[in-house]
Amino acid sequence: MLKRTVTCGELTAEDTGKKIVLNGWVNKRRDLGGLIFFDLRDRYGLTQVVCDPEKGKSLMNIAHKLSAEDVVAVRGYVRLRPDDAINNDMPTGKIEVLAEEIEILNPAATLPFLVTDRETGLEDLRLKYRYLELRTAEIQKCLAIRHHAAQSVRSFYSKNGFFEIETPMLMKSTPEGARDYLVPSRIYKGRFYALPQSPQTYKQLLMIGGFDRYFQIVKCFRDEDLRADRQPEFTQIDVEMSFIDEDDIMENTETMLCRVFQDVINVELPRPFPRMEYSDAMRRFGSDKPDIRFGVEIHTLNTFLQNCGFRVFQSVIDSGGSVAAICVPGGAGFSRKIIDELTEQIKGWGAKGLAFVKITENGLESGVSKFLNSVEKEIVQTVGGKPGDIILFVADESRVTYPALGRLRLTVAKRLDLIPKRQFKPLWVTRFPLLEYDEEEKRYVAMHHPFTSAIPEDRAKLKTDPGAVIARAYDIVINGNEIGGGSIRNHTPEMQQEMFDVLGISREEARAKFGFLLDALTFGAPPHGGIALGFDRLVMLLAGTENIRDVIAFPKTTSAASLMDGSPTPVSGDQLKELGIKIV
RNA sequence: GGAGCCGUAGUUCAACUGGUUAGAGCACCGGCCUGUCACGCCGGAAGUUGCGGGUUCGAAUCCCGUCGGCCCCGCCA
Repeated sequence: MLKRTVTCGELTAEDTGKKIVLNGWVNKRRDLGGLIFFDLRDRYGLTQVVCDPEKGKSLMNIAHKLSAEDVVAVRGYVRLRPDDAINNDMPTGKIEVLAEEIEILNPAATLPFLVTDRETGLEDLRLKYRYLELRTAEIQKCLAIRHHAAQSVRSFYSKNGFFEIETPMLMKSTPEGARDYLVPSRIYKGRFYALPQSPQTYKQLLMIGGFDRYFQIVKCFRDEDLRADRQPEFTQIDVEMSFIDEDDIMENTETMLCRVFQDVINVELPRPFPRMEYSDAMRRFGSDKPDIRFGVEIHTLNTFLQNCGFRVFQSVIDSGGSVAAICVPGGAGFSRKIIDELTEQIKGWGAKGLAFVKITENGLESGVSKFLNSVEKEIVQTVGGKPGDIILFVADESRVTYPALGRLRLTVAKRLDLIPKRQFKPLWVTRFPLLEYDEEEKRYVAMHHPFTSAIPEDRAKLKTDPGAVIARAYDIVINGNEIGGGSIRNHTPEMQQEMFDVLGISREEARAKFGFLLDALTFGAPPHGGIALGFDRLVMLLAGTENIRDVIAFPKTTSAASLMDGSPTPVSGDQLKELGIKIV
């Protein structure tokens, strides 16, 4: 074959006259009867090739046959385009290659969708022919960003003394947390490995093993239901350090993220990242991952509405709940229909209803405004309202009111386009509760994971008031996306045992499931902690996409299937027999 | 586990209230065209209306079931 001497993205006017060979895919052919133009594409760009009848009949016969996505080699020379044919939309638009020989390396069948226009195929079709979608400019860009991000992360940690150490993919299944993907053992019939939900225990063991700065870009697996930003297998930037505290991890992670944003998209993140305690995040934003690119904060109004005479508010306050509100700039224009839609949505989030008042030049306006007469000024002032705004109230138990308003805040902000684009606002959320009560299981479960330590002053409360214990945990949030989270771990067997106790894990079970870790903690485990960042989500932010499948070369559907190869598939009876497995 | 939206030519969509031979753009095939770059013009081929059942004189359309995709809730330490 004719092997390329240059790529399709690099020729410029300075190369005029050079004899070259290009390899690539036919992006688009334009047959003018005499002259035939086509654009040749590879990962590096697009170059126009022109075929002139003066170069011979056989050349024109081949050029005539070309169609989209044929793989070809073109030998020819570079020449300037005529002035009136320069294409300023193309980086190579000043030149073209006059073909002298075209070799069709492999013709393409009729395509299920156009590689030049991703929208010509619905997503299931694009996933079936993923290798074609990989040729699209969008996916090429996303995977380039992913590559650069990975390299930036690696070089940052490596330069800072971190070792990249691989941990097993076949590990022990553990209780707590997500459902495991299981792998049957042939040698030990009836026993199973699990694929890691994260390398959590291994990285702690690496600390105990003396590798005091570790990182890894690593696949993790969780068998849970999926979302637009969740895949069954995903990638984490996993980090652990010894002899450190929260500030060290946060400082180090900030530096890393700044480096990556700088390297990959040339964006400077504002340092230091602001920090917010979990309780404030919930009260002000109704979320543990607030999007702080815009305001519309939640305001608690109990004190003003205690005696307002509106029964709905009154009874909620009397029973210990919260009445809170957001003030939506420009929301006074909301029609009855929009407000009804918002009400429906908020009911779906567990709230009983939505009250509203519009702020006009003449005061408050709506069905409930008459109850607010005496406190009108205070309320408007508290929520920061001005004429043209709408105040949306939710009254319910606090655990309903704030999250509902938090979601409402995001919904109306999207609707009114209040969220600044191409802006990055990182935020640390700190002082999470260590535990939350699981109503179904009737026990406390770890909010982060069972290896997270309590702040020292709360340690005694583990036995008396577990729900009030604050964890040494922190999440990094960017633009309302949880990008990562971590904690300072329990590094003594006593601390870890206390945690297992409060989780209701018996001594026997703790020994059976985590005996190796408890043992390891007895042999001089250093104080340690770390963080894990969702690499796919980070790349989504860098690439500006809402869909995790855009940043993964071979993603699965929201039902965890691969449409390209059809996995998961049944396996043969022989395979099952060898594993000692029977399908029920 | 639950809710919503979607499934018609290779593909993206259309087809009124259930009614003639299921249409159009792009792609594909053929013809014409020497400066195109969304090339243009003329012509052609292309359909198990996801699948199964039901209602009806008649179903892409209505009903039931099922499969698949997307999105959301639960879930995801």
